[in-house]
Amino acid sequence: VRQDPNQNLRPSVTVDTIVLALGERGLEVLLVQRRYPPFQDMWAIPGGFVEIDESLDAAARRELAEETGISDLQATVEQLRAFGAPERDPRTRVVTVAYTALVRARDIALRAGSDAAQAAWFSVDALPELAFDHETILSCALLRLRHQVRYSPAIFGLLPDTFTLTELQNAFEQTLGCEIDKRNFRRKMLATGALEDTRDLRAGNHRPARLYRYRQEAAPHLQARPLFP
Amino acid sequence: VRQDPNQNLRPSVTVDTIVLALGERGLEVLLVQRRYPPFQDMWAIPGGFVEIDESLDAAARRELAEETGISDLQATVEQLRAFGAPERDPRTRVVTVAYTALVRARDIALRAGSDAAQAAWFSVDALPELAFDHETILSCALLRLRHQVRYSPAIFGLLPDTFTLTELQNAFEQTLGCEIDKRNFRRKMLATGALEDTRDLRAGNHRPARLYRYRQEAAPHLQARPLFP
DNA sequence: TCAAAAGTGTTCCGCTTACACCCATGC
DNA sequence: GCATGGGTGTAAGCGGAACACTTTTGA
Repeated sequence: VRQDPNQNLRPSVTVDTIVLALGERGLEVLLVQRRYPPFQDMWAIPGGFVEIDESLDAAARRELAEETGISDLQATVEQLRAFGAPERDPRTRVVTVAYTALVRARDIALRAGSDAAQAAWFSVDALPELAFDHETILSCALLRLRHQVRYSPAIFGLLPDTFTLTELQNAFEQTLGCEIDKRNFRRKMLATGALEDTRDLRAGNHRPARLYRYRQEAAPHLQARPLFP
Repeated sequence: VRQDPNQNLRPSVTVDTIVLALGERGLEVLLVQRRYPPFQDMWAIPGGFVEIDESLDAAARRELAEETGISDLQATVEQLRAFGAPERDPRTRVVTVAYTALVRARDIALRAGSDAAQAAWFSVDALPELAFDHETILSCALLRLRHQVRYSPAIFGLLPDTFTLTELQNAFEQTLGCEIDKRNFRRKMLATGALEDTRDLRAGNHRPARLYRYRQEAAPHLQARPLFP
């Protein structure tokens, strides 16, 4: 850490947040449509500049709230990594710190921010062309999510407080993109001790299902071995 | 990505590189002693400012070479994550992007940079007090290394081009901090198909040992299941 | 010939996998 | 009463863990 270079030579620093949730079309990502050039009208990951006295985490949460209306209480926000190729923004040098936000319930009132015409959910399997290097960033986020889901309790960030075993299994299948045997899944999942039986039932059109809750204390046990190798 | 804030309100951006290698005292980290305040005379992770037209990766490799004399051909350089708490540098707002560099051979001529009085290797189990938030950054790097070593071919970044099975086992034991059964290790390791028998032997004071080389093509196979769950 | 490190097989157990039927409810 | 999703058990095989002795070399 030597001389501070000339003030004019500092890159701008932004945060971009990849917002992921489970929707009707499987794993979905929230994108905003750009109002102004460059990449006008194209879809992009929501984000914005970091204020001078604000931590990166705080900036990510603030921008998420401003651009989409999602509060950090509804989401699991985590840093992904920084992206800083010199030509990634055609206007000027911008280093961005990417975040992921896993959203528990998808029924959130989205609101468009000042520079985004609108926000919308897209299936990760049917993405539009994205602005800047946002496709790279999104790929990186999905890669990490698929890893985290297997080796950590990340999956619970995509589910509401209580959920049925079938919902949990669907969450795994949709994020990992594979099928899981129902009986093996239930036995293994319950054996981890990560689930608490709420003794409640989810009524529906058919036989009601037991509702479970994730036991936070179980986090260390889950990290020991991957759930689905 | 809205208005670019005033130029004066931009954070400085630095890269800091955690250089790790296997030495006589197990896993060791390269630190530099600070010449000037703040934290004068304390030890710190080597790093410096990112140039305006330089990618983050390039900055990390450049600083590594400048401050320690290690070329990126001798090391596996990878981004860790960004650290950006507003008060992490008492002088001004600095966002740093941390990198890890795994060094293959420890017999490298270290040279001190302009602002570092000297550079030296420290066992990760006997660290001095570190400047800034560098202890946090280092913990984060070690945590990730221990993870990567189990789920990726990262361990080979800490070994020379050819190595014996015992050296490979020691590398695992020293980074993971646990003992591994020799016979099980050899059987399992050879079964991965990740090693190529060079047909050479390492002569020593005792029975010579076969030398192996890591087969790059085997990377996907290694990622499927952790080597040491 | 001795010290030191290299190298080698087998057994047991637990976990994973594959697989098919009955149950409870709403309509 | 039927359609729909919820819920359950068992047998076979693979992979992981535990464990001790022989071999080769240099000094």
